[in-house]
Amino acid sequence: MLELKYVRQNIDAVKRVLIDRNDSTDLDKFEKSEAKRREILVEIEALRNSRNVVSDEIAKMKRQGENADTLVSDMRTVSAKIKEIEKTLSENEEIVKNTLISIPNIPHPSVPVGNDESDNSLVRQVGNIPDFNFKPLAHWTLGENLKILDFEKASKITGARFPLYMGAGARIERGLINFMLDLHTGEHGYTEVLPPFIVNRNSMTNTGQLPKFEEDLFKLDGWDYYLIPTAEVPVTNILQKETLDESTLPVKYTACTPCFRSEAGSYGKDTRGLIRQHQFNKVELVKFAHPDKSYDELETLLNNAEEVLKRLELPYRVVLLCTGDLGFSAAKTYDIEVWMPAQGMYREISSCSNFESFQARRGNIRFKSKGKKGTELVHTLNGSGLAVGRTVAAILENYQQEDGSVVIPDGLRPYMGNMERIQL
RNA sequence: GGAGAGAUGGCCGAGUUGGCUGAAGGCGCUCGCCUGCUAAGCGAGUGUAGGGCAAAAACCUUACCGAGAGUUCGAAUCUCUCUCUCUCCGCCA
Repeated sequence: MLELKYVRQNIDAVKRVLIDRNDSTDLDKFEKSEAKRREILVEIEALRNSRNVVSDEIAKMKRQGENADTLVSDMRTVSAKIKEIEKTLSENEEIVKNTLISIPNIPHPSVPVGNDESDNSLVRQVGNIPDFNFKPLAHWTLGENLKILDFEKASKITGARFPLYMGAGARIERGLINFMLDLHTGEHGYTEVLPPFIVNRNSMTNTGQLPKFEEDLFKLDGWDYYLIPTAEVPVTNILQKETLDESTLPVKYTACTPCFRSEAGSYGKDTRGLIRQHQFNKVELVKFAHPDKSYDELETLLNNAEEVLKRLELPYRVVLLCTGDLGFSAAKTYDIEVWMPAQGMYREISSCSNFESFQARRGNIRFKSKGKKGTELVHTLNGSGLAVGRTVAAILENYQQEDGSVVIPDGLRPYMGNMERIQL
């Protein structure tokens, strides 16, 4: 959420942002209601003030045994008047609040203006695309042939878009999780956390999934609880309503959780394989940073995520998302895309964002500096480090051999009981 | 699921015959003084959000004692609803 005062004072800039982001939020109605709201506020505060002052007077008179009936009846009128105006006030407040919560974050100046992913800019390309002297198979074919992935059985258990890993498939998923968490905790300085996978409405609102993107979420029937679409939600909310000491910044958490997404509106997209599932595991990196340092922290967060791919020796590229492709809460986002040989294209495997104070304002996450009065909002950041299912898919496709077996990347072998190869 | 207790500032903790309590007292923190150093001591200050006000300071003002609604001239205090926490019993991985 942006600051109300900022939006009011920079209304044209905000309107431009909405255009850049293809967002149709109506700010004209907002402007009118905000003006009305302030007008009424002045009036109502004057009335409340006189009520407070006179009520004190009544108290004094009563204590001295004087008759205060006139004043009491005057105030009865004033209170009725207040109640009446309060209704108009809250109507306008409602409009202001609802609009404010629907306005996306302001993109950082370094973010290219653009319409969609074709306007994203390439930051770097790392690793060599493998050269196959045979036609590489899709990971779902490899996985089914090797009997380590079984989508048919998974659909019996639940339905479409759920994974079932068997044998070495389950093992590689688990090995990757441990590999990633060990890297981030042991070498990158993150603290491992294991949060709830179900969160309440407030937490979802703080990180920006609600109220606008309810249709992307799984909601528990009869509860105001949701399955998390990413660990970002519970982990960022660990510190909601807290005031940190500046010296503790940046706070760095990592967590592996399942992620649940309804994938509404993506019917027919990536129907096969591990790329787009209703449930998948993801190792997430979350930072709470000082505003002056948050863009440096974004770069190191990105590097921390890239390190996973480097150690697995998977080719990838980093792209900077343009305004039109940027997520609702983010001010700047890098996507890491891994090479998928069978599809002959790069696919997103991580998304690293700086949300600046957008989430912190909603969640009320602050810090206090020594010797400075008051508190400031922290900047929140997060990124995948990495999406585990997609990493499995990338390993299967990039490390496949002509005989249909898959070589385990060197860096992962210690986590696989030194297994060198998955074969029938 | 049954029975009970509770929720007050950064923290602890008073305040429930409604009014002078934005909130005693303590701790912590900040600044100053004092002291070879440390510890202690002394003095002052120390919530958040909004509006007046475009902006810095100052000033004025409103709201906030778990959330929401109500009673009242006036609510931390009374009434109702909800949420959460704790204790005991039952059930359970």
